[in-house]
Amino acid sequence: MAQAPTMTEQPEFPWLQNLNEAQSQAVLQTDGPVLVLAGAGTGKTRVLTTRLAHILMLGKARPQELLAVTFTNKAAREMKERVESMINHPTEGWWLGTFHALAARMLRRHAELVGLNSQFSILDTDDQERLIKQILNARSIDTKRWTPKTMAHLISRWKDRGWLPSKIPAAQSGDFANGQAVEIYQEYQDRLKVLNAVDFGDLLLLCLDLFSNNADVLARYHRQFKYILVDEYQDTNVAQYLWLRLLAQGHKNICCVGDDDQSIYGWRGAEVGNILRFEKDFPGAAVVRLECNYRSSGHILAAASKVIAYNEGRLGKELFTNAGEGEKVVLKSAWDGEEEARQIGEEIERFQSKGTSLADMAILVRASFQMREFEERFITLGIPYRVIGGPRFYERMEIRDALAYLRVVQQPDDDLAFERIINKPKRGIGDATVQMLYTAARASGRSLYRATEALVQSDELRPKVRSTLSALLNDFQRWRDMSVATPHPELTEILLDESGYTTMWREEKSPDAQGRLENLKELISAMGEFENLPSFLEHVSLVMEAIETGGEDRVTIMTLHGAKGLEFDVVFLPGWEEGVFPNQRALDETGVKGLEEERRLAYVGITRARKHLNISYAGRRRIHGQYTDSLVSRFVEELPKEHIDDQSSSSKSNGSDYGGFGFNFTPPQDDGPTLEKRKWGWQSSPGWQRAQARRAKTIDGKANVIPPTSKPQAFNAGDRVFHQKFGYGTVLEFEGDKLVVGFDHSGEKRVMAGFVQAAQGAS
DNA sequence: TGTTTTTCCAAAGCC
DNA sequence: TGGAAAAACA
Repeated sequence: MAQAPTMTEQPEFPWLQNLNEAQSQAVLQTDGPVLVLAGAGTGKTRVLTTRLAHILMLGKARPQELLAVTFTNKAAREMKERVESMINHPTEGWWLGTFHALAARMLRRHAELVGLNSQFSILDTDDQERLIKQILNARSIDTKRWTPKTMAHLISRWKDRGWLPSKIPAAQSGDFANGQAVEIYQEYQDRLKVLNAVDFGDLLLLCLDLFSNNADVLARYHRQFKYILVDEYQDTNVAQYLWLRLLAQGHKNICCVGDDDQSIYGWRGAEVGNILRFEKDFPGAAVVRLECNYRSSGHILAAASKVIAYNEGRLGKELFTNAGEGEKVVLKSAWDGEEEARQIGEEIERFQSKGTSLADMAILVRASFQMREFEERFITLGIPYRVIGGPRFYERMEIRDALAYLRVVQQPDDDLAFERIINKPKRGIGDATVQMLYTAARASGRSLYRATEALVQSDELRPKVRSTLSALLNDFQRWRDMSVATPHPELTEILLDESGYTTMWREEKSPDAQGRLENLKELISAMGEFENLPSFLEHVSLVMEAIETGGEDRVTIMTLHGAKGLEFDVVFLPGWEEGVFPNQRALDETGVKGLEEERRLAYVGITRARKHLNISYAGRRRIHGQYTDSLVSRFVEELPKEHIDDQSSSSKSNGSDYGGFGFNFTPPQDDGPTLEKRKWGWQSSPGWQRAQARRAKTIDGKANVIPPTSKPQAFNAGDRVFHQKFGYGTVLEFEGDKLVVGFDHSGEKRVMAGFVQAAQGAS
């Protein structure tokens, strides 16, 4: 990274010599509340680490008196490494981590004060939804109309705001299941207590509860934390804010670093208001602005600044660079999503041949469905790529199963884990039995595991089921006894073997079974790095990251959200179309607020690029299997023309207006699949296309386009026809616009002629 | 209880 | 389109 031209003279603090004036100020202002507004690429991380090192070097605090909060575990790890290399000494004992990790640490220490056992499990969203689903079912709520997902989301948002069930304002109670939401929330919390489990939101919420009911505990942390440092402050939610405010009441030395223009997590409860209100919340706060950008060239920065200027209610910050103008931002258009992928693929090859390594290039999309198009193209071209944000290692089925076994060993009351594996591998315990166990558990107020223990003692179960369950419980007890003395990786191996879990996959002949077994091996080897089982499980709950695979030279494909904090020489931003970006749902749900967040996302995307930025849009795109015509994104209009190299088709023709229907697409001129595509384009009815797609596939397994019938067709008895719902059949009778068809698989039906197509090439 | 077919639905993703 | 969950079926 290039260095600032103006450096502060600080001979007594040599570690400041690489900082510019604003950066130094952010480091030197150690005491009292400080807000550091750090624009994109202004050396924020450097400031953070130097500040921590500075405090340690001056002996203002010992490591254990520091509380440093980061947004991700990765950021925490990097910060630790950088501080250690700066002070040239390993650091132990400081409180560094994400909000959740730190809160979990506190909660385990004082678990009994909030009605938990310190071994509590941390449930992920999947467990959460399953638990909620059980509650909804028990209340006979239609889970189609009122989905567990919606309810889980509602609860999360309440927790983000720091609301326990008793604290929810009547106006906010929502209309979920006709006003039962708060009751469901309460029941959910009660169930969690029985399971000795918490969800992510609880980690913060229960900490707040702990502090407000136990002044002595809070006072202890007040004494302990002399300096508090918070990164990505613009993405904190209310609960996190309250947590910080409580802890900062001690020494009042809190430094928050963030950028209101990069707040992109409003949809999961983040409050931009926290950063906007900082000076009011912490009276006497010093505000430092970092505005010198060391990352992007002039044109790119100008584009970013112009776009973000359309937002209102900003703290205001003007980035500048001394790096020169560089290249203009390239704007391109494509006939459809496929062509866009083709163009970008070619562009990447061009950059590569000019010497840019693939690892320095990235494609940043708004939503993950946009990724497939690029993957397919890159496979064809043979360009190595990596997708970031796919299914994570710890979210894979086999890993979750293995972890569920461990959770039951560790914590028998964890019903969700027990239910997950009770019939995995198949033991002959079906839905009916599980339901019965649940009924018994609920009736006796016990956990599933304990209820099962009681039931196998009785003779209410069928003998076969009874002996199976009894054997399973014995196994668990044996593994539990073993766990005291056996190293946990070994225990896991034994457990997976003896339970028949590995055998199950070994005998499974599906192509991915082998991979699953390998993942299990990987899991066991990963466990070795942890001291004991509880610390490993904690790691898994809080650090759901995939294991890094090599540093090969690959293009990165990721979402804009995932790209925050990263930078690349060459960045592609495809899909700048209304509805895709800005995302329609964001607009529908939160209106202007949503639009502004989308715009911040555009700002984040643009500022990821160092040297070259390529923005593009397509005239039509397949979304969920259906072609949809699209309009150019309004963000394209907001780009400053003087900084743009406009190579889009709308600029080549008459008008220079991007807006409205000012599209002027020309279908690609090359032959081959294009012809087919154009035909697709002429048929606008999605239903028709859907039917055709299904039909073509059924015929010979690949896209096989059949010209549309222009008018209602006449049929004769004996004709082969296709119906979207009933499939293939033979016409038996034909009268007016009604047909009687003998369908191959659905039997004889009376259908409208308009709903069937003549089957092509059929016998 | 286990397997196949049908239906439904689709953001972003931190911990 | 494609994956997951529910429903229908064996």
